[in-house]
Amino acid sequence: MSRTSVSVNVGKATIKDVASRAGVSIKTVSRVLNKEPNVREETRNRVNEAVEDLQFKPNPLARGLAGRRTYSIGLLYMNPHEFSYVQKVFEGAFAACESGGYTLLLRPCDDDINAAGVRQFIQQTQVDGVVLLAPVSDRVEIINVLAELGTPLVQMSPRTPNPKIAAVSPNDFEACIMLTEHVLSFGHRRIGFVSGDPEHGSSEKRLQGFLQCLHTNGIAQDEKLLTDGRFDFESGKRGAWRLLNLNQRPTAIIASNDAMAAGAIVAARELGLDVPEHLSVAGFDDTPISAHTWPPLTTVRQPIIEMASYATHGLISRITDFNSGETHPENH
Amino acid sequence: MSRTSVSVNVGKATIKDVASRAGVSIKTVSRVLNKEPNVREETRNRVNEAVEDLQFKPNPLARGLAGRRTYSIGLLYMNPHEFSYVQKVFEGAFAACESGGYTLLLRPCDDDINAAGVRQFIQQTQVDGVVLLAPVSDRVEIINVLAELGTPLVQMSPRTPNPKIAAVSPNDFEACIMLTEHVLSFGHRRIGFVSGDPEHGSSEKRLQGFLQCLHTNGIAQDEKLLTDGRFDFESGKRGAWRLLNLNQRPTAIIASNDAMAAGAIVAARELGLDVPEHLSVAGFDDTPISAHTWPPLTTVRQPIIEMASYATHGLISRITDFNSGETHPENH
DNA sequence: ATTCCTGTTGATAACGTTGTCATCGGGGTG
DNA sequence: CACCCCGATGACAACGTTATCAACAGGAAT
Repeated sequence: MSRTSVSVNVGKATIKDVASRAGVSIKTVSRVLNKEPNVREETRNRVNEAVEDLQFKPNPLARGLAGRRTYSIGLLYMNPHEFSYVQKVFEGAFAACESGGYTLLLRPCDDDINAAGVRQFIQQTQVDGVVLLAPVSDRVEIINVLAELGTPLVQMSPRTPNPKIAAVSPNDFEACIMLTEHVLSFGHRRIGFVSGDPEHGSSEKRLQGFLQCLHTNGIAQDEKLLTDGRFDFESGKRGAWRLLNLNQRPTAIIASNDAMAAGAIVAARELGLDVPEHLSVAGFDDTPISAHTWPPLTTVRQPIIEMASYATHGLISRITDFNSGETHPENH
Repeated sequence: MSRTSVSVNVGKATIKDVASRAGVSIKTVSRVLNKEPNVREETRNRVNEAVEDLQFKPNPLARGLAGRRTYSIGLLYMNPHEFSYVQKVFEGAFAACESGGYTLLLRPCDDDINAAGVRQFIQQTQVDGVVLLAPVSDRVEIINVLAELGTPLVQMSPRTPNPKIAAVSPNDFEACIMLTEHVLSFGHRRIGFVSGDPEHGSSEKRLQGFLQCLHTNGIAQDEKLLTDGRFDFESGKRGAWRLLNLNQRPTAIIASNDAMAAGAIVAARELGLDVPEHLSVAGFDDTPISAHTWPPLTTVRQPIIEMASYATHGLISRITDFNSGETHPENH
């Protein structure tokens, strides 16, 4: 054990090494690390120098054990029909975590999303908070477990926002109105609509936006032109198939997301219809798929990454504020 | 603080509670938890009962701190052109982790994959090991950092397997031979080939398989029929565009993955060629995209999920064996 | 009987942080 | 001058495990 070894043993330094190098107690180092108040400017500098010299990184495990927090947050999602939504959320959430010094843990909740599984995840990982993706964000059992465990959370696109729970939602209603307006502007009057997975709150809102837009434009609503999907390619194809087999078939189809729109295109092809000559297809840009179809889809861009980043940031600062505790004149 | 509260405070039990309930020392509980040998059968049962009764879950932070391991492993990947490859790997790796009681941490390495970033990740998260996805698995700097930190690792699809490093690779060479054989069986003799991202080792192997198969079947190799791509839709489209503008254009195109194959289909459409009447297109099933094109692609299924699961399992058991050290006659 | 294993078991010291509380020195205040 | 308050600091316990090593019991070998 040659302590005299010249090689620096990078990253192996502990808070004690920093303390003795800076000539202070470990507690003071801890204060500096956590940006606590009541440390003299000069002392703070000395500590920071020592930290720099030793390339000291606090051990997150020890931190978590002593401080009851892990600097990690969880992302709960359902095994999706369309993974790219999750991918985007992950991208945004990861960016937010990284900038906040947090670690992101992904937790797929297969169809068996039960309270027990989530409880175990929280207890095993000790995450400081969780981000709930739709449709997990609507599971009452899960919300309850989190409340019981006192785990801070934020919902993405919940069906019905709960004033007590932080949530971030896209404006599906407005977005779908815009998309519908766009389709109408090409002169279409018989428009089919394939709605999304009823588990997602977004599905209904998009449908409502569609109907509202028809109404505004004085177009009679035809129940036959509405059909269900589940946000995946296959269901979009089936839905479009149904619509295209109507006596009076639509001249345009709006699908609640791009995967289904891609399915609609294939359905049209199978029925010998040309797109866009015989049928226009539009979707929502949850996915990169819109660029991969022929012809390219008309889509409304959804700022998923930004939303996820925003939500995660909010969650982290809530956790931080809560732990530091006091009178922050800031809001939120 | 009514300790007399009847509610069990589920999950808050510590190893001490278990110990006193079972009438043994905490060390013995620890032994049982870690399946260490030399505990009498009856004692073991008693402890297990207590664990069950108290719904005891060991605190991973304390475990990690005391035992120098975190029961978590990292997944290093590059921000991909085609995310579904990563998704599948994640799925397999997660399954393996879960069954082994491990937590999986994802770490995107954007184009700035530098040694420093990886070092920080390892030090911050203290993962017990890492899985390297192609093309990260070929970055020497990263391998070196991991070696220096003593972090066990496993490579997915490395370009050149290093006998000292565990790796899992698909048989790209064989698979591409099969795919080419299949295309040949339809009578095609002029086949274009769009190769993949040169960063991935798989790209070259697939190309070699293609050439080998042509050779075996006595078909002259034509350099003009070979072009480059980068595994994404756009590059596939551009590559196909080049091939289809040849004086003697191919009657079939094999793309090194499905995203590029999808691009090839679109290119053909843009040039007024019908698929599959004027052109056959085949790809590799890295992605679900093959089902989303029209017509559906001919693809070779790549067992990515299984490979990832296998690789991760191997990594975990290597870590476990290393830590327990000795002669375990048991497997698993 | 004595000695030496060997399988079980427990006391207690780590692990590297944060939390609690005590201490020390001024600078107002009465 | 005596008092109190407050900013700055440190000693030490606590967090919940695993690691180390000693102790003990009983059987085999001498």
